[in-house]
Formats: sequence, C-alpha cells, structure tokens
Amino acid sequence: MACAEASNPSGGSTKKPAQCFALIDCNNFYASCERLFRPDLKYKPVIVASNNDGCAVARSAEAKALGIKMGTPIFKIEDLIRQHDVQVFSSNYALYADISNRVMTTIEGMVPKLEVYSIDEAFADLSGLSSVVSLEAFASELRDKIERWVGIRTCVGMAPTKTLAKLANYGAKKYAKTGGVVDLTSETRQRKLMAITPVDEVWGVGRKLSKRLNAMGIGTALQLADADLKTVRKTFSVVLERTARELRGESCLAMDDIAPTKQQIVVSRSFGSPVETLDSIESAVASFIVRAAEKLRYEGQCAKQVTVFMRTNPFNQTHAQYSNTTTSTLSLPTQDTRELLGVTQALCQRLFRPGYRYTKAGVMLTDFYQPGVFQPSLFAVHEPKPKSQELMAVLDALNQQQTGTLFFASQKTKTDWHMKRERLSPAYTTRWADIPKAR
DNA sequence: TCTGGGGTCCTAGGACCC
DNA sequence: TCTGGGGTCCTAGGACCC
Repeated sequence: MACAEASNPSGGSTKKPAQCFALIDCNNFYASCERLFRPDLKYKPVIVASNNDGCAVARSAEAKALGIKMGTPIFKIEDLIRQHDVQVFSSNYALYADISNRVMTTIEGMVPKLEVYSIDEAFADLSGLSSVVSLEAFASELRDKIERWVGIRTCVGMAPTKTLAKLANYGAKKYAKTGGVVDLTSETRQRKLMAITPVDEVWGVGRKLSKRLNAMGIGTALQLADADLKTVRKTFSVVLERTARELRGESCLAMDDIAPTKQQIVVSRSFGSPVETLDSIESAVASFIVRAAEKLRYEGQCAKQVTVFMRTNPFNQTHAQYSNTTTSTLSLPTQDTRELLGVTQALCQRLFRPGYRYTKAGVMLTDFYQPGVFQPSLFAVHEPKPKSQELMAVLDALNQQQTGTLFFASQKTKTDWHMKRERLSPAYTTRWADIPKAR
C-alpha cells in the first residue's frame, strides 16, 4: 500500500488514484462456522435456525439446492429435513462472533482501511492499488489467506462505488467460473453484469421498491442505472437516487471505518412458549433490560428514553391479538441497571393486559448522552444512586468473566419464557470444556 | 403446536412559533 | 369572523440492511 502512495505523490501528477472499494463476504457464514468443527458435514446440507429454532437463517450450498429459502419456518420443512438428512443447528452467536473476528483480523492485516459492515462482510478501500498490482490477483490472495488461516470461504467484489462492489460480489457468488472474485473496474463489465441482474438484487432495493420499479418497466440493475435521476427522486426518494448514481459509477457512499456511535439499543426475544402472566413477562423484560444496560455501558452512553413492548403471536388468528408499546422519558439519562429495572417494571404493569397469550416482548433504549454531559433543568431534583458507576463496573467485570455470575432478583423468578435452542452446537472456541479434541 | 433479532435512514404530518 | 407563509422540531411509520 505504501508503494501505491509513493508512486503517485500528491502535488505531482494531477491524476487521482482510481477509487476502488472491495466487498469481502463470507459464504453461507453461519452454516460454514458450524461445519468448521464438523468436517463430517462437509458435503451435507446444513441449516442454521434463528432464535427459538424458528426460521432458517443460513443454508449451506446443498441446503440451498434443496430449495430451502432464507427465512423459511423450520416446522414447514420438517419432511424435507428428514428426507435429506439435513443438519439443523440452533444459532450459536458466540461462535459466529468469534470466527468473524478472526476473519476481520486477517483482512485487516492486508488492507489499509477496513469497514466491518456486518458479522460476515466488510468493505475495504483499495484505491490506488490497481496501479501497483492486479486487483484480481490481490483479491485471490486475500481469499486464500482467509481460507487457510480461518477455514472460511469468501467472495470478493471490487468496483469504484460501494453499490457496484456489492453487485460485483453478487456476481462472484452467483457465477462459479469467476473463481469467487469479480473486478468491476471497467464500465463495460459493469454494464454487462447489470444487464443480467434483476433490480431486486441491487443493494438498497428491497421487495416493495422492486415491485414498484418493475411496474414502471425497470426490471434490471442496468435499467435503474439508466433511469432519469429526477424521476427516480420524485417518484421514490433521495435514497434510491443515490443508489442509481452509485450504479453509474458515481461514488456517494464513503468508507465508514470508524464505527459510529449507536442511536438505539434493542433487546427482544420471542418466548419458547406463550406466557400469560404479568409475572413471567416482567421477569423476561427484566432480563432484557439488564442485557440492554450492559450494551449501553459498553457503548459508554447514558439513555434518557426507555421503551417496552409486548405482543401476542400475529400468525395465530385463533387467539385474540394484542400488541402495544409504551415509552418513559427519564428526567436524567442513566446507565444504571437498577434505575432502568424500576422503569421497565412500571412500564410492564402499564402495558400488560390479562387474557392474552404473549409470544414476544422487548425493550429499547434511545436518546443517548455521554455521561455527565446532560444539562438538567434548573429545578430538577437529582439524586443519583450512590456509587452507581463503581457498582456497575464490578457487575460488568464479573459477568464478562462468566456470563450470569451476578444477576438481579427480578430476572429469574420465572423462566417459562426462555427460548428454545434444542440443536445448539458446543461453544468450540469460547468455552474450555467445549474445545474439540483431536486425538 | 412450531414463523428471528438488531439496526439505520427518510418522509409525512402535526404542533408550535413568528 | 375573516385571513398567510414559512420555519423548526418532534414523532410515527415505512423502507431498507444483514
């Protein structure tokens, strides 16, 4: 990378180094993680279920070939699973997060700037690199290294904008003969791929938008790129206009290599089985707010707004439905779990209606401030809990060593809401007892 | 019987002010 | 009782992402 800079000194040539983004994306990430420690499953169909063993959220190539779609409820494909001996795993986020870190660290060692976009993908800034080495050769080396060091396969797409890099990655995944690497630097290649790519595969175009676009005669990515920008903006929004510009090669989305501070923290779960008592819901919500407060302190923030929501199962039409949400604004932002617990408990009581079968609840923290920054109103009575910061720090430190070491009384009175995880794999990489043995 | 969870951004509309 | 325009701020809801 240093060479690239040196060969193009600022102030010398007026030619700017070619802007280039790479998108590196892990193949079938969760399924691949499960397979990493089960080589016997190498060519078998594998799926990973969402929380509560609800939906299929990751599928191996073999599972995709069976026609299992992203988000399909597991109970709807039980026959298929039996028939083809599909291996089903409950989601094991501790494992995936750990493997993800290894992948990201490996990439970081090879590129000047990295933006971790999600658990299984990252953008890298490769601007100027093409004047030094072949982009394709570089990307292949990157893939090889990740596979050798971590054991995870990836695909790499490269292009002058993020949206085109996403598209290049889509091409690398979809067409095997690319060898998992697509360089979309040339406009001719961009247009060639866009012409055969349905518009709903474009980053930023979802179900609703693609339907409306199709109705207007825009069916491919290329047609969106060539659409009149003013019309796009007027008919849709500035967001889609930006997408169209990016498809034309005009970079509108920059690298975001410093993680922005969070605006909200949500913790919610579907229950393992429906619950009907206020007691159970309170205990579930208590656990959620304890976790949310942990995240809040990890972010180094204080929250001023607390929201609680609860609902019945919207898919079940035979029982009465209820769904509601309520918010409380504190006089002072806080990160103290005890204070937040008091608020959510009151909100639960306000929200709860007897006679319903609740299947999900959650909490949300919003309106964040840095500790000590908030200006209280002149007459506000401020009585912070004594030693709050110290106590919370001790709590977090202990729980970090071993989850659940310390907990609040309100958390554990009832456990009937706990989620189902019947097919959980061991914590291969994060728990000593679960480390695989190689004899 | 059994249908995930955690985020961001934008827009429209209402309240309020001058 | 009639009657204007423009600005800001906030919230709810919708769309998207993985």
